[in-house]
Amino acid sequence: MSDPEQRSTTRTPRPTMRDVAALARVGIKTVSRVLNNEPNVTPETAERVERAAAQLNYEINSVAGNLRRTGHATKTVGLVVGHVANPFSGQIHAGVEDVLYSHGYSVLAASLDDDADREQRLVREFLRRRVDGLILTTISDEQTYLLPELSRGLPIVFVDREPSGVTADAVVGDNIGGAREATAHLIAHGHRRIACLADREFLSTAKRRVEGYRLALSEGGVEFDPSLVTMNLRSADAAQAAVTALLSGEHPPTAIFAAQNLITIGVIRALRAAGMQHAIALMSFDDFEVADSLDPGISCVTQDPRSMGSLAGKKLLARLGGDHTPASTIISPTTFIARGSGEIPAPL
Amino acid sequence: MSDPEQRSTTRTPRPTMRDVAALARVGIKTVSRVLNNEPNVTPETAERVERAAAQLNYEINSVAGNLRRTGHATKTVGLVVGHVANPFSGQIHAGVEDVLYSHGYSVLAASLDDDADREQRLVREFLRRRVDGLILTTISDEQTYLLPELSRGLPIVFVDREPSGVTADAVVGDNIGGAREATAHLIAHGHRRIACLADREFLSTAKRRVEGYRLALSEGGVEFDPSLVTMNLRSADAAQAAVTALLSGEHPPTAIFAAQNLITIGVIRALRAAGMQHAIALMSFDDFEVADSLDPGISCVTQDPRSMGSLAGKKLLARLGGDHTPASTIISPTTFIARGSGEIPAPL
DNA sequence: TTGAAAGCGCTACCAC
DNA sequence: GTGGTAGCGCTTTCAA
Repeated sequence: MSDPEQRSTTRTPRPTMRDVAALARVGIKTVSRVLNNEPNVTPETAERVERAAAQLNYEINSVAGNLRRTGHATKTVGLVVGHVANPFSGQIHAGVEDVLYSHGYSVLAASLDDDADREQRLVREFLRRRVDGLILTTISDEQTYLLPELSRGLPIVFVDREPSGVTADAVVGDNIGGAREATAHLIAHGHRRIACLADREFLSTAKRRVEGYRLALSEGGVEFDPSLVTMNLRSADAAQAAVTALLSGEHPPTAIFAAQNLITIGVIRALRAAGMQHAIALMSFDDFEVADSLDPGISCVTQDPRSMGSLAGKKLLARLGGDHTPASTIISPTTFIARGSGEIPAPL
Repeated sequence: MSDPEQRSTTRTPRPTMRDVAALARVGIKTVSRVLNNEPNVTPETAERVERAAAQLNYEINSVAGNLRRTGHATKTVGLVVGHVANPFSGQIHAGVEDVLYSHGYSVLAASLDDDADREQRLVREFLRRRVDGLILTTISDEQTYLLPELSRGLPIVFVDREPSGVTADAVVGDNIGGAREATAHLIAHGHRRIACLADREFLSTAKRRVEGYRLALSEGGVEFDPSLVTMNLRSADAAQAAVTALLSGEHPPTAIFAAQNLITIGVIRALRAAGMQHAIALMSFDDFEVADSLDPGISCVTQDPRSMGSLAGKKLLARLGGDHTPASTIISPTTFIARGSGEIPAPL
């Protein structure tokens, strides 16, 4: 028994305010006052209470406290992101945390994991835990199931993907503008056969990016060829296979617009496998680590997911603080970065 | 007012079991039974209750329920990771979620954000919320502040970095073994001047990796040269600067062991800037997306952070389930991957 | 300045 | 099968 203090295997009940009050020989309410920094306690009494609390290793129980506290606030926010393992989601999470943490909120985080049912299950679980607000990335095709909550006044901010069927605050990237800029850049380098690879078509982001792609085509006087658009790519592997197929087709594209970060990774692998990475131009929607160290460097339009997260967090804080202005959608701008892959000219 | 149902700006109080009971004209206890799927309710009564609950959009309040429920469990686990924006942390989070979610636990997630004070603040906040257990990545130099919790029987599992000053469960990568294997690989390719770049020296991971590096050197009959070891690199930028300095020194290394993923990224940038990426060998501790698409591909020993997260989650579940076996440290193995950068031979 | 009592929304227990 | 009552740990209210 080298470390007897720690050797306890059975669960010992945690001390309560009553225990602290008994030890300090004061009323429970006085303990509450001291530990919550409320006024009207003599320094001597406060001192006694502090000492008793320290001796018992007492930590206030905010769960019990919030039950009675005005408005029943739990100071907890529920966050649903695409997948915590995806750096894009991680950045959103980081942005949300940056803002909420300093205001005393904790965040319950969970992933959709590409599962539409899970979206509702997670929201439901959050509601049962009585979160004060929600920040949601969605995957189901409509969110009318949230109407009762919205009408009850629960603050909900959507992030990355706009909600469908409900009116609520949202923070999204400039999907149309970014895709348009990326595609126009390829057209400016002489390309006419530009493939567009995108995620599942029911995602508002994927839809908008294809929209931006088509907009740039028509503005650039390039005829739209549906055979160059592949949607519903859910992974890097799927994108890789799609590109490999395109390259072996009759009229392969001279440029590729990859409308999402995982898709870009699949495209890069396919191009390298075919030895075409210097022959076919590539623009990516979204950036990733070491995109600048590849050969060629990957040109992209990039969103700022961390900023999107903190904007969503700020909006939620405002709602929590009583902001009753109409719901709004904040469009977070994209940034254009040229690194080589997007500047490969079309063959003559 | 196109959508009057949703137009409410003032917060409406949520219905309680009492409301449901009144509407269904049953006792509150019966509502509890139905909503918790307890036996001894006639189908007709259950039906009435279900209907009333649906009509009021009632969701059970698990916060209030857990307060009275046996053991006061909150079915919540606190998770602290290095930084949610780091893919490595994201994978740990994903692994933890995989395991706990299916067992009815929600996870409160937060980042250390490279701030030692924050570690304790986060833990404290979690304790106030009465989490049932903790999964922690630490950054402070010792965790004795957790002794009272440990002795009280609160399950705590450390992940990625071993705790200091306390005995508790941990899941860590094979830092010594991986570093040793990476370094030995470089030695096998003829290298004698191998630089070692590592994170802050008070981190157990960084310490162990340098230990593995030195072990491989002595096993390979290579003399240790302290001038080749740079520690306390906190970012890709710092690593990049360190490599640039090494390269312009009198006796530049012929190979580099980068002991962490962000460091590897800095090394890659420095080598490319100097045009030396095909001249100097590089082994990375930890892998990253597109490491295979770089030129040369980046050889590495890689941990499996997602598996580490789920192992930690499983251990915690076991403890929560009453497992009272002595604390243990699980060492998650590393995998060696050759892609080119580690196979560059030493110059003659 | 202090504390006793009521009650937050629910579950445990026990009576009917 | 059903429901009243006590009480989880705290905050609110109000009296002392």
